[in-house]
Amino acid sequence: MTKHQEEAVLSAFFTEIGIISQLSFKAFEQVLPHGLTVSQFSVLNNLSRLGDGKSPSVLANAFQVTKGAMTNTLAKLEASGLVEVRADATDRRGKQVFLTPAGIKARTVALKSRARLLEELLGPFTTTDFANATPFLAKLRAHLDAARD
Amino acid sequence: MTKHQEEAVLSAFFTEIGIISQLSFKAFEQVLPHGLTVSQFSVLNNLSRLGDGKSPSVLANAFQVTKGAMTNTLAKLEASGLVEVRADATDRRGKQVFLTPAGIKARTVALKSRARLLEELLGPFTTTDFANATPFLAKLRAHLDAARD
DNA sequence: TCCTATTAGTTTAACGTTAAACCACTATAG
DNA sequence: CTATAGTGGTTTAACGTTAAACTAATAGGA
Repeated sequence: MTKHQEEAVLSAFFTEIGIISQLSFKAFEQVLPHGLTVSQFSVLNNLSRLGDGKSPSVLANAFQVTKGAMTNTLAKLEASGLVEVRADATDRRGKQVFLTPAGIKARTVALKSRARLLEELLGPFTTTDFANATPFLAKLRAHLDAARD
Repeated sequence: MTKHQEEAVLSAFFTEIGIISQLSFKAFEQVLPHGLTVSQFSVLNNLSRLGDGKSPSVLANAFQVTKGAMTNTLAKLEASGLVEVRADATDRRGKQVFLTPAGIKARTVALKSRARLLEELLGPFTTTDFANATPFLAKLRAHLDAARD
């Protein structure tokens, strides 16, 4: 295989990745209830799965987003009553983010929408197809993550 | 496999896709010369590979971007002299976009940067790994594209 | 041929993001 | 103890994008 062909293979791979990412992201966004953003849902989901009480900067780190961006999405979540932001008692610079009952409910509803969407996206494929594809992607993701300066 | 497990498989797959897309996009952007944007490079590349003289709306369609966005990126490309936008002689509403020599050169340079980057992203994997992963992704992309309302 | 619908492209406001400056507070070294 | 460096969070301007309104020009049917 020539250098040029190898390059074409890699290029095609990343092109497909980019398009799939964009299409599935948009599809998810359209299905999300209450004008919830994907970022907002991600925060709700993280707090629910991994426990709330986290600080904004920890969340910003987890999602590889700037602190300013996190300030923004937390403000939106707080404005819609899905999250409560309290001052950190032990460090007066810090804050802690907690889920409200409404936030928990919104996440549950969003999760159902996502399940329906995923079923739809499944299309002519089987779960096994996706399961087979994932390990390589996970390894690649880990490599890219590590190679990031 | 339970419904819940199936959902987790799909969810994991799309999560990896999203992260890989984001990381590789950013890596590419950082490597692009002359403050070129990925969108701008994509236009240059398209015009070079598939022929120039296309209209803005054809380009907007090709990249699944609004006409307004294309107006913007073409304006940038024109301002940096990489592209020439001429009135369409046969349809006074339309325009046609042509590569300038500088545009061709910028694309060539960007292509070299991309080649270096791809080599770096290859990491511990082989070209075959990517070649094996691509067909499923291509089929999935086609499905998502078709299922898009 | 004219009227209406459609198409090409631009413009505007809004959005979510980044990068960088900034403030308040905490940690650390001397 | 104090000075300095570092950290948590907000704010601002800029960017690229979308959606929608708008202008100009063409196409198609009565």
